[in-house]
Amino acid sequence: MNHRQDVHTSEVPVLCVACEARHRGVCGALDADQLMALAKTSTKKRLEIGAELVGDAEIIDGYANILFGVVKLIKGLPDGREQIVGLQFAPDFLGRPFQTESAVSAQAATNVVLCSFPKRTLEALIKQSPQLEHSLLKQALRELDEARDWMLTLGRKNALERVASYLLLIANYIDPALRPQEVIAFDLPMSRLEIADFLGLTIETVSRQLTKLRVDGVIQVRQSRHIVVNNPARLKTFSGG
Amino acid sequence: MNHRQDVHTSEVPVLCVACEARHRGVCGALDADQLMALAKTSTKKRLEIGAELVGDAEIIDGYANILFGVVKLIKGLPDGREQIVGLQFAPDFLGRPFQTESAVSAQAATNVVLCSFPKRTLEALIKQSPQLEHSLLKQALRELDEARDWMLTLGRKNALERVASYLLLIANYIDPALRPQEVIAFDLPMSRLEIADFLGLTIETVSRQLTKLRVDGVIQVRQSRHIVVNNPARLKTFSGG
DNA sequence: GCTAGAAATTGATCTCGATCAAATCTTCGA
DNA sequence: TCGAAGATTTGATCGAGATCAATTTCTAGC
Repeated sequence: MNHRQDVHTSEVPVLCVACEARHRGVCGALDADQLMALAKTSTKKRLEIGAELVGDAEIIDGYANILFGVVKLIKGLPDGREQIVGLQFAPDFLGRPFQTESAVSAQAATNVVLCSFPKRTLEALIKQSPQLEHSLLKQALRELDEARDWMLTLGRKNALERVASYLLLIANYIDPALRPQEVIAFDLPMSRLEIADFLGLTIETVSRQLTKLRVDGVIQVRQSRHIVVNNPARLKTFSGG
Repeated sequence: MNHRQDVHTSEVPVLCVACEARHRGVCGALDADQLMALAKTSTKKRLEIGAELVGDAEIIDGYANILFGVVKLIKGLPDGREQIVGLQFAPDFLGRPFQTESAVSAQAATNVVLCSFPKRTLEALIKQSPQLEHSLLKQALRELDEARDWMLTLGRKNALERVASYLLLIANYIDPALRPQEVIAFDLPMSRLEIADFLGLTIETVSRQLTKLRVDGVIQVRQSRHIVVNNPARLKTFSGG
């Protein structure tokens, strides 16, 4: 596996799941195209790294690029209630630069391949490369837009609209160029519990809304996880805008 | 009024409410201390600029620093439902660098003093100053943390917890060094409708929860807007964490 | 394929917050 | 100070989604 030597720095060696070895520094940096190519050629594409990807401590002390899979960002209340506050897909950058009081933990939603590197590596790289800081700013602003879109969903949409919004979100991730009248089929990257935690609902309510959409002929559901959206434009009319 | 000449650039003149004149380029840049000093000495501190501060078009084409007051960021659905997705206080930077599809509009929640400047000015400044991009990244990450905190509130907290969380948010803005046992009094910067739109509730529910907190002796309410928190630590027990 | 355990669906009921309605309080101009 | 309009509170009722419970479906290991 080929690495960009120019961005490697001498730091603590970290397990890089992309190249199947411990190595020093950044592997692939933030070049989206190259990361996707890495993911496509990786023999570890289906690597199982378990449900717990990184905990609070690690996400503060280290960073990673997601090469393959879906990572969920979670916030919880002391009594156990949980809310998924973000989904990150390849080739997103994972981690929170600079200090923060806000505790967010990250978990793999699917099998995930990632390239990890220590905190100081990134911070050293930022100093030599304004371009890197610009990339981080652009991703942060995109995530901020996404978070605010989802705040509207959580604060003002009803259960059916939330589930429809979720299906559209995933469909648009699977096919960013999705057209309104095009049929699209995909496997949901999350369980009903995860979907409920993302939508601020219970699993029963999520299930009932999916049934409603299925009975109305907007979607087909096979084996729980497999979804066919017959008409994205029609689904959008259920999403509340 | 004194301006930092070094950051001025020759651009379209824009009305700057801080210095009460149209001028070219940036007034005060992003230096937080200087902006606060400006706000404190401004003769226009109580300037009434009406409810509508900047609309979608303007927020995409221009930027501003908030010198005084509270600005709310709003997202709406086609049928009129609204959600406040962020509050910005002095000396926050207002505006969304680079393009975005996400439509957020900004409105003044209180009287506001701000210093505005055109889009190209900022983008030109970024090119000459990595420090500026770093400031923007830090603010974007802070706003992202705040947005995710609020997603947990919107998705998983009940009405009483939401109202308690809101009061704590405002109290901590009024006094960032607030201690758990310290009595704090302040005027709410928002109407009941605005609070409801921030919390994903109705005005009636907000009112009932405030009454509940008042009857329980956690807060005092005078003339609707004036709040006394008798014991922030006790209020926190109502906020769900 | 068979089976056990987990995940998802479906049903019955309850509850919190929305909705509709009316009564107060507050503000502000005349 | 008075009065009107708007803001807020309070009351009564309703309904969407939560909760509790029982099946059914799916998955993985044998």
